[in-house]
Amino acid sequence: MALQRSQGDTLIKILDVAEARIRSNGFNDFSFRDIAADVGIKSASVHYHFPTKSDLGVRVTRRYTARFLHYLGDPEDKNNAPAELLLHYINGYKKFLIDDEAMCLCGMLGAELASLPEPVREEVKRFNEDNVEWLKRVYQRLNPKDKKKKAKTKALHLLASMQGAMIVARTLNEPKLFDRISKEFLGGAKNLVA
Amino acid sequence: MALQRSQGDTLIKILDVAEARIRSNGFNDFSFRDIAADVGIKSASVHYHFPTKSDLGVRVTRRYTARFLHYLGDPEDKNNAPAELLLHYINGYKKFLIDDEAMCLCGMLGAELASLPEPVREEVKRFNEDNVEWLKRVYQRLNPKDKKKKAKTKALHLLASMQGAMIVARTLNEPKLFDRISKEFLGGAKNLVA
DNA sequence: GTCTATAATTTGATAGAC
DNA sequence: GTCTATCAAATTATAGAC
Repeated sequence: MALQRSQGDTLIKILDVAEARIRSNGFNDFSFRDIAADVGIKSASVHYHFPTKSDLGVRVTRRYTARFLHYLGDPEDKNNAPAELLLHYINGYKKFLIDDEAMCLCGMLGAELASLPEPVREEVKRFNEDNVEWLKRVYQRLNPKDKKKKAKTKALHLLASMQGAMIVARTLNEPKLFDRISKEFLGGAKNLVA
Repeated sequence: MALQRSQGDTLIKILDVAEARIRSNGFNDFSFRDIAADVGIKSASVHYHFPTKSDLGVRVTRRYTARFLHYLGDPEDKNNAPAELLLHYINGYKKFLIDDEAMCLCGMLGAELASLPEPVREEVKRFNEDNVEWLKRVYQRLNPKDKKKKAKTKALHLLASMQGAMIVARTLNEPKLFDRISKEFLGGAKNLVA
């Protein structure tokens, strides 16, 4: 009763390999034939599941955002101190880079933004907005005296530092630099103190 | 004596439009025909000046790096306080984003790194190394008591913050966020104090 | 759902005339 | 140096058989 592939299996495999390809080489460097070869089917079958490349990009990005938000959890969870949640956030990116040996999908797509289909652009923007909102809430718990704008500014800075750190670490071919940069962020900034 | 085009003119125009296209849409989203159309020639003429796309990418990146290093100037110049030089550095990226309405060439190429021709990858790495070296010297002047590794870590963090801030600001479609993030970097970090 | 076959376009690159 | 002409390969996408 489980020796044959379940129905949604191919679709998920396509999402998996598309995500992997975008995260390593970007949106403009893979074709439906590449995806098909990775999955072990033909490109026409990929089009059956995702009519256009834009559709595929949208679905990959949505799934990625949902997964990351699920990983992050509730920013107001009383069982987790805000300082711990910031470490938790940074650790999410670290997992992206070290465990997956790939970039953050939405950092990659953010760089390519101008060349993306409009529907994909919207999803990338959404990821960033959701990240800023989550971090803003954590910073508001961490520094209740701060104004909302200050909390959002800190959120933007952390998000930017993560995206930039991944690019710089990979360009210099030293993944460990990501750790060094993120620790400098935590130590150098007054986030965890003031 | 100047009514007709000088000899190197076309080559420079090609570099200009290639740089603009890479900085807005990346390396994998333009063709030699695009470049030719921008300059007002045919694609075969572009190949005369740059045999391959890799050659063009290398030359664009080298010119960009040289220009940025020239803009930065001497990190040990006694006429400029180190704190001023950090502002000068940040202002360079601000010019990229606001004046040119484009990304940093090497931030863009850094994201695309895995899909680039190897010779272009090397030039992008070089840009990052040169930036880190320049910033490291400035930080050593700013905090002479710091160890070299600490100065390099701060350099990496500033470089990463700039690259990330450009991506985030553009993705959220608010160029002014770049300013907000860079000011948070300066204020939040103890760079200019300790 | 997956396949073969193919259309229509674009790509990086070259040969050779002017 | 720039052009026309062209190539071989790759691209997104569709039609229709199984």
